[in-house]
Amino acid sequence: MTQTQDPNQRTRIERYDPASIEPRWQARWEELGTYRTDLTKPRDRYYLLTMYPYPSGDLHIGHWYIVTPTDALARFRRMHGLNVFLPIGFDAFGLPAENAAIRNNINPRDWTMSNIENMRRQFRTMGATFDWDSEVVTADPEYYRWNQWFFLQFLKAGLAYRAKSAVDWCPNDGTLAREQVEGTDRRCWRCGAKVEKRELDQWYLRVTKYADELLDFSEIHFPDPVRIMQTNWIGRSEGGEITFETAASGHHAGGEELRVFTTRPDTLFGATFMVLAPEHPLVSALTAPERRAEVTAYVARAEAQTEIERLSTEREKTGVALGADAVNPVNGERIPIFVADYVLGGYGTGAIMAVPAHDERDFEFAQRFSLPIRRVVAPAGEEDVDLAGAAYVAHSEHEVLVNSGAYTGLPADEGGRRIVADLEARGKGKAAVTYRLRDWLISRQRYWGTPIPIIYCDTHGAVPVPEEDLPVRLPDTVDYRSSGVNPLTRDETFLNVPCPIGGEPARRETDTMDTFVDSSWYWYRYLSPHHDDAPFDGDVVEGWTPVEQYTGGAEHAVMHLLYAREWTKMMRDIGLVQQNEPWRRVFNQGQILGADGERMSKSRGNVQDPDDLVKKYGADTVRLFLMFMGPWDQGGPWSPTGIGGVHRFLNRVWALTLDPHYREPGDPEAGTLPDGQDETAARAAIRAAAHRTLRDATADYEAFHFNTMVAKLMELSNALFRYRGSPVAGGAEWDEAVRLLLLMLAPAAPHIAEELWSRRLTAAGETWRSIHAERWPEVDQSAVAESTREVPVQVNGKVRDRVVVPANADAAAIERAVLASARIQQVLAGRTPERIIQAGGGRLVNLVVRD
RNA sequence: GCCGGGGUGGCGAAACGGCAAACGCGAUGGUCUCAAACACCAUUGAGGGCAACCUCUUGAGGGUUCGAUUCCCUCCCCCGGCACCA
Repeated sequence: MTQTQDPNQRTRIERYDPASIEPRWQARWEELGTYRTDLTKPRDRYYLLTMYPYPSGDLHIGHWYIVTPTDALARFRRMHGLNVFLPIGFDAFGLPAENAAIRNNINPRDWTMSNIENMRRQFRTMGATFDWDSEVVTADPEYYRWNQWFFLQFLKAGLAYRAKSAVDWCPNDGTLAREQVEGTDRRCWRCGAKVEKRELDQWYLRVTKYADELLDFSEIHFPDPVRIMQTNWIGRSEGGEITFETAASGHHAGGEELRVFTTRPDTLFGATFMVLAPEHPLVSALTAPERRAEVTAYVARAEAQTEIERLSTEREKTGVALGADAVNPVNGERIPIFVADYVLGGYGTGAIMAVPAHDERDFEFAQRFSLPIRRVVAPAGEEDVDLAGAAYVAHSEHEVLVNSGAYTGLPADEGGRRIVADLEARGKGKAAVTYRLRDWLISRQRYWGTPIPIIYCDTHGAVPVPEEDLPVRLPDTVDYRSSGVNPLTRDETFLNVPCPIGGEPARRETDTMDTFVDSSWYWYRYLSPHHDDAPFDGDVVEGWTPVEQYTGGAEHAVMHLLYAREWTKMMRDIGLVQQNEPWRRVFNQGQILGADGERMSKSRGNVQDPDDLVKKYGADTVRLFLMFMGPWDQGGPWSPTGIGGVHRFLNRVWALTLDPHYREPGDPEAGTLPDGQDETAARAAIRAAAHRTLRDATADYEAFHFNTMVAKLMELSNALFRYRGSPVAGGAEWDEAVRLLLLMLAPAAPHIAEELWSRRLTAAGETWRSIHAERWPEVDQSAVAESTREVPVQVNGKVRDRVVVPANADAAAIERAVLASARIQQVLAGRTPERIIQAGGGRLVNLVVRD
């Protein structure tokens, strides 16, 4: 097989050889420092941020998919005269390094750093305009010391606290992540042991404080789905908190308060039982002796379930009666108390009043356990209609209360408000709001993360490490002993320290921080990565942030994008920044999946390496292909099918630029003008095509529609190809079209554009100037304008003809032209149109006729 | 299960409620070549017709509309997220 075929061997020019062009320009750009941003000058700033990668080892095609269109945007903005800052770094802490370390007995830091070294090298082959002077590596003590510093400030400000929380625990490997728990019987991925729950003291950030503020998106532009997902994640519910009391029984004195949260206080008279979460603190006290065995077993089973399983509405409801009753505060009725796993301990008060007539879950439960179902809300006028075997949950304006004592007959909403107000007067209830959002648990029982700067002293309790002692460094030597248990818990030199207050022997916190902490502020650090008396230089940060545009994978739509917003608000509240939001605009691309349609990962073995493609076609082709494949926000399974077409396009641009006069021997019409076109018309057609392409491609760049942008450049090159070798090829209009084509191509395929640009300059005897420093061209509206246009004509919605009218024809003129069409008269067959609809100002005409 | 996104030719896809399938791949035929590759030109949703043209077609089924890939309802399938993967 011959490898050195020349696609242009018949032409008189040298062939397009990306392998020789790309490294040369990459070296040149670096040498000139083109992409180092002067951060002292925030004028015309454009901070473009892309999500930094986890250093898993190799850059795969997914990294290219995230980065290269972002780089095209950076170059596009620079061509608009903006001072663009495009930094990059590495999200260097996390589980995979520990897994590699345990498996292969290597140091997580060595593993991570050598991966970073490799990825830096691979990044350079993209031709991306990263400012490497600003690089940040989160595993560097220079970075993570500020995580510790932030934590101490948040602690001082009352934004951090310690509380108990359950983790999935393996007796051999310690705390497990969700992905490390396998199978429906929940076993440890490493050793197969049965996973249990264990309650640990852990650190939280009080982000629920910001729940309402986080629902305000007025200063941040998210794609609609992200805004909706975050809103649902925060999950604000308004309703009432109602206090029930336990009734006295043989085993229980009664009088304990059971507080419930409900969004439907209007249905209080329909409460026919109560349900406690298995985690509820009163479960044990309320359980009757004869029920204890069953309740204990049920609570244990519930612990083994994931929250996702417990919340499934499809699963059959389970639960156990405690053998105790509660008293409904509104009517004194005694109702039985159950424990059931569909009620969660962490939401609301961990207890609900169950109203089976008006809640589907309660309805199912009531049916299962043959509990009474009492309807208390009905559409006005249908008070007597029977419940047809289902819960009536619809909520509309025109409902009234029924079976609700003194409140019967009131509109439901008003009745609910009155019930709450009356209960409040008796100290038995109040209006309340709850959120699905929980405080941020940042403790991780792992080695490879930021150590939490706390020292535990028997005398003084949890003592913050003094700021001047930061960073608390991770020890460099680490002994995993083939186990997932955090090795810091066995590292005596790390553990043993004197108490900062009294000097007594004390022990360090061994938990480290969630890596979402690292990723919650890294773009501020990029602006002054070596600043060493604060996390960042405040002046530079105020000059350059909020980030203008953030790009990254849609899989981060909620967690990362929400944690970072929370972090920014916490920083603001301790006086570090002025801004409310970290970024102005966010765009989420879709995810590139492996060829098997699954998420790319080393363990699945479906990771796609771009290096071979880059070697074969060049970085420009790979970049352009990734943009051309489909809409950027969509992603999808990876397939290199079709990359040859993009490469062919670049070859055609090459040929158009360097050899306009060549006549293709394979084209019978080569060198001629299209039928019916004279030279003047041909020149006008070339200009029109070029400027229309400029108009449309510019809009596509702005909207991140890179796939159609590339398609439009292809169309322009196809149009020019038609004129190649003809009398108008190489003329002024041709030359302008090629110039525009190269400028439009420059952000996406920077090397070939630079190469062809420099050759044009040389040919014209001008001094070299980078195409990437050129200004984005202006559309010449006069070139784009058309004198006539074609109007599709439908009869009953089916296109039957097209008529050509002057571009400025009015509605009456269009109608005359339409009715004058012989074809249309034939289709009408003597019938008179009942209606004539001109859509979009005469862009299309539809004649409606009756048969 | 819940929240969000998607489903259009053989394939990747395009289409402010207004000409479905732009652009590209693949395929077929051709030009060039001793030949092949490369390159170039043409055709290419399905069905019918000698043709002009006609009929059908955007996951399935309903609805709104003069007109629906686009809006609404029900359902099916795929992808992302669900708080210790990042």
